[in-house]
Amino acid sequence: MQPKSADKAAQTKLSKGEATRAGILDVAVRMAATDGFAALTIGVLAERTGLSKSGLFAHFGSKEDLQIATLDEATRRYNEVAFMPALRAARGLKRLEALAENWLLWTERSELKACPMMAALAEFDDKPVPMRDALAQHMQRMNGEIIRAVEMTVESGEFTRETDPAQFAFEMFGIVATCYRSRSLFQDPLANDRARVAFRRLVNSSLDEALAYRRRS
Amino acid sequence: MQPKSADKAAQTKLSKGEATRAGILDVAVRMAATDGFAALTIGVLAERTGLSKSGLFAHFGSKEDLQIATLDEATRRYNEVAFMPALRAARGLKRLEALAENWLLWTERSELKACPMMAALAEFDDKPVPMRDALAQHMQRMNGEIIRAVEMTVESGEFTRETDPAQFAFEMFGIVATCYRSRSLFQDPLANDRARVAFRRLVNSSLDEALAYRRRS
DNA sequence: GATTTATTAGAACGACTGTTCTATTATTTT
DNA sequence: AAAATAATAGAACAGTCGTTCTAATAAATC
Repeated sequence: MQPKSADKAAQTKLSKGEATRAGILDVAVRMAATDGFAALTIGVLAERTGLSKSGLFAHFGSKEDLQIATLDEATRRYNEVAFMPALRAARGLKRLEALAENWLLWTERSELKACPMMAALAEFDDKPVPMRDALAQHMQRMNGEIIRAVEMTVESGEFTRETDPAQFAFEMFGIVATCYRSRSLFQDPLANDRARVAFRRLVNSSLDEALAYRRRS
Repeated sequence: MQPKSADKAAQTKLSKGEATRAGILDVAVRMAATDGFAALTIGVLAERTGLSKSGLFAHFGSKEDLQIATLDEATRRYNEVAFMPALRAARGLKRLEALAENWLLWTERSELKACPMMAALAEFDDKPVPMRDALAQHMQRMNGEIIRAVEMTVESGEFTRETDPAQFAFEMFGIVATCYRSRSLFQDPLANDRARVAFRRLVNSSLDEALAYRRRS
């Protein structure tokens, strides 16, 4: 049937199994954000959802599938509350700025204490196999979307032709990631502003000079 | 009979206990870099060092002390092969550039597969208590050192007075961290170069204009 | 309303976790 | 050399991990 979304997706009646699965993933995403994917253990998760271990386990073939499903759900939410809304901004710099801002703020908009994807990045950087590939794939896709947004900003004439989109994406990712780390590790209330300053510097260095002149005034 | 490559600590004869402890920490640092601090389990560590679990355990009061000792050892090595050598460069921009470059390269110079501090950052961002504080302290110190290096670069006249050292450190950290992540997750061979480009952009935006003009030519 | 199917609970498993004992070796000090 | 101390091994502990069974219950289908 329609594999519809968990939250508001009461649009289609979801069977009991799908409903509890969605409930589990909701708890799992929150836990992954707060305590990391390593803390995503079957026992604790069963306890917090009020299910038995085996009852919960039956919804996922293995713990790894559970982790991957949690990561998928997290990226689904990111797309829903951050990426897709940014597409409503006009192509070019506006959209790029919207992508950055939404990226910075999507966790609080989703009522998450931290970013589960950043947590996943931290934990599966190096690790062995299956989850890491899923993660790398998600990240490649996100990176590709940023690159395309930068390319559009070049095509619109706002960025110079010398702009290197992949380099831009690299730096943009670094800014956002550092912001999240700084928030969680140091509880730095300035982190968001620092990230915005950094992003503006990054943008300015790619700006077409005529446009930059106009901005300066 | 000296415990061979327990680093430089062969200066003073170290007792048998100290020697094996150093050997354990050597394995532990390597493991933390490769597999993360979560993989730093007593059983596995005992196996890889050829000790019994209890024999190894006796060297540290608890697993947490072991983890903290491993983190301390990692930062000690960082200081030894990255930070202190950079201090030989002249104060100002030269030193700042040396700090960045050494930071990027210190793991391969230490024959580590990845950066244990970055791994720690990833895993203990949010986590509960004692290890996280030790980590935050180390990071605050490193950050402070970078800030001072930036301040010196302002005082030397190479950076403008408008330069915000804390902001600079924030961005510099982001660049290095992203480089390490990009290396381990994507095995991106361009990561180092991307980091250098980003760092140069960061430097350029703080450069005194007269100096920047001279550089451009 | 009866039957098939999907969903959950409960108990048990082997493996591993960190930790605490006691006992036995090495090493250092006298 | 003997005596005192430090370093290690071995066994056992309670706990948790992921996973696999077998049953019982709920829901969906006929």
